Amino acid sequence: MKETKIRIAIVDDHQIVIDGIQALLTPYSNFEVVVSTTSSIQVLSLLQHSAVDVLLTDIMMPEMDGQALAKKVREQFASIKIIALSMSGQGNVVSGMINDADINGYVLKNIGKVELATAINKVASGGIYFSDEVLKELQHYTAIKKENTAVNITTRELEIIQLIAQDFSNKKIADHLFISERTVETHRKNIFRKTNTNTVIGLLKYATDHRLL
Amino acid sequence: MKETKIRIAIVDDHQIVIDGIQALLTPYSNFEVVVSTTSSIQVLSLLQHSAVDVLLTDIMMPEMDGQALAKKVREQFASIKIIALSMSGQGNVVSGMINDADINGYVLKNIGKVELATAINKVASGGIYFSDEVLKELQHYTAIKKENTAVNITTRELEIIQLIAQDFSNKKIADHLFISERTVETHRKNIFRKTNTNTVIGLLKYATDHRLL
DNA sequence: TAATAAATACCCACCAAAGGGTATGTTTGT
DNA sequence: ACAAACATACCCTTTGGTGGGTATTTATTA
Repeated sequence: MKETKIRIAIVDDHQIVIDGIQALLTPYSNFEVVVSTTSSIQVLSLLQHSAVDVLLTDIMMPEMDGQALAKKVREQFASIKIIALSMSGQGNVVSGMINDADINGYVLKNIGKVELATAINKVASGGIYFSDEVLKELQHYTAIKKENTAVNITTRELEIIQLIAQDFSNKKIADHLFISERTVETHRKNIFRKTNTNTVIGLLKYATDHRLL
Repeated sequence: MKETKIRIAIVDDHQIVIDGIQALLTPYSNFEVVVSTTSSIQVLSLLQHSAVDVLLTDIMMPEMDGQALAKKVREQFASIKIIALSMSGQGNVVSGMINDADINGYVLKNIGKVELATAINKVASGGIYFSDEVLKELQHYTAIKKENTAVNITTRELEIIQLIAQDFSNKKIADHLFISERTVETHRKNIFRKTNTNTVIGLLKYATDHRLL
């Protein structure tokens, strides 16, 4: 344990969760919660007035989501480590947080106090921490993404898939994209071939499974 | 305020939430949390050893969901008032909790301490408490249910809708239900007429909107 | 008992979509 | 300069679904 306390900021639109985290961290004398708020837009100004080592932030928040907040914090306060604290841990979200917002950790809210403390300590000392479930989901997601690039659906095809999903007929799609109905049929054929489906519903299932919608 | 304290039990699979609620309630001297656990199956035995006035329970829990738990508590401990404490407050869940499990209150986890205290006090004194968002969702849900009964989809038709949604062709549906393909076509026509749709995807949209799947 | 709703089943006509081709202009990377 | 990928567009055939009927049996309910 270090001598200096790790200064923590907490953002979560649910006051209950904030209080919960604080209660969880109370037994640990090397942690100090210096900022806590339910407003994701307010946190940026609060960080300007308090020195913070680690920011714990929720993902789904009304005013500004966790990813946007994390990016802004990254830009304005480069030294602050960020841990996402979410209910779900959906692959695309996790991926976005890591690749786009460059966070240092990601844990789920069903976390225990020991794991949370471990995560904070690890991140504060320059490391990273991702809980098992999050890593698992992330692997699943990247596997899907990999499969997507292998299948290689073109942008035009993706466009048409999305229109099919919106109940557009071939005629309507043709009109909407200013192309021939024949061309739409060709795209449709290629889509069915690539996705190994042969009905709209089958295609929709594929598209949702592969996060194409 | 009463002289005797209101004894509270908390069940939530997330320890953070339990700690959060406890932290929220600490300032109120007339509340006393006597039971708290992350295990929904364990709570029943815990209630046998402690006298409890109000049970705060989560809905989505791994071992036993909130509705099943509430029903069991209702049966075995008739005097305990139950407040559901959920993240979502989806119409069907709320409806089930009220009609099937006969709970006394339903609040969302973004509740503030004041509202939570109000809810507990009200329920403990024999009243009911449902937060605005929950009531709103419930109204929306009952409106949909009402519309459903007006449209009057028969059980057979519902069955066929669900098979259509699973990408069954008319032929497959016919085989699966041991009826003629002609009959399936008839049902399909009636379904399209009643739901005012004319494509599978349109039907699927209707079905999801009206909670038929 | 008469009326109504539900499930069953058939007829016919029509069309949108599936599945099989081939072909061409354009862009991209080598 | 050339291959590969992409988007474009047409041909043809076949199949499945849509939309319009009518009709019978069974169960429910007034």
